[in-house]
Amino acid sequence: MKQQRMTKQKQLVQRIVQSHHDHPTADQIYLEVRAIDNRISRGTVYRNLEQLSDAGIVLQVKVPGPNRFDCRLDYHYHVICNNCGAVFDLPLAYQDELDKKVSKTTGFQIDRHRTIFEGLCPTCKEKQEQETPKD
Amino acid sequence: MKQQRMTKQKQLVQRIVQSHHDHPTADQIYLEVRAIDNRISRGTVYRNLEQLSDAGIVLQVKVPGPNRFDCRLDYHYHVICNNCGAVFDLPLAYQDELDKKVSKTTGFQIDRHRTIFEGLCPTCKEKQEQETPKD
DNA sequence: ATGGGTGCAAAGTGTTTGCAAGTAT
DNA sequence: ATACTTGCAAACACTTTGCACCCAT
Repeated sequence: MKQQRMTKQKQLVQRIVQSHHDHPTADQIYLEVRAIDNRISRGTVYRNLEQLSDAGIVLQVKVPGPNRFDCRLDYHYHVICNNCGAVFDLPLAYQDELDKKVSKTTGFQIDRHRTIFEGLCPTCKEKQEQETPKD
Repeated sequence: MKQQRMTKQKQLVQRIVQSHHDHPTADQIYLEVRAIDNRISRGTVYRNLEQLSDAGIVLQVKVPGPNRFDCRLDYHYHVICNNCGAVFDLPLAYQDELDKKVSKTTGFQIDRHRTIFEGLCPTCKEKQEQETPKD
């Protein structure tokens, strides 16, 4: 792997990602970074996010729509609201044994698995119930 | 929901999707459909795939990269090869009880979850071992 | 000084959409 | 006849990339 240098852009991107406990998209990070230094480009933010995730400093959460970034490093599961797009961490243990099982039954080398729950968050659920009270 | 009509384009798209037991992307389906009737447009294929999945006739598999389509209707899990992109079904039971658990602990209304295993398929694993024999 | 990093804009990938003409109902 | 569908091309959302200059090492 290529030797990496620390730049103020990279520092800033890292600081912003790590300040989040939700799961921002690259573009949200870009906007926040941009609010601090308005000369940083989208390309730089994408490149730095990629480096950070290659380096294992942040993880990517692959959900429908744009990818999101997460500063939690342990494998864990997520839930996404189909209505507002909010993503939350779940307090469920990562099921290590599934990786072994799949590896054994398929012959794949399994690195990990990702589990995404889909549904409606409490807020959107309530809103929807109000719109169609007894339907 | 809007009243739907059966057209020969829709029929053809459905036939092609259902002839697959792998997990073709929209574009692969487009190419096959196109081989049979070269006047069908990409837009039509995308629109029909969307209709079919709204109607519950096919399911979408959301993996990194382009979405894929699957004519199996029961919820099940997938494994994707990080190298060649191949996607396979897994013989693992869908964990219903997880949906209930997450619903209870988060207040979300959970519709389902998706689990994708990531790794290297036997073929790519072998190829990689040959390239770096003792490294 | 060297070569990785940056800003910019252009290009790339995958998907959606507006429109006028076509067609299933 | 009505209104859903089509083909086409343009637009869209997200991401990657080529290039000349910049700056951390």
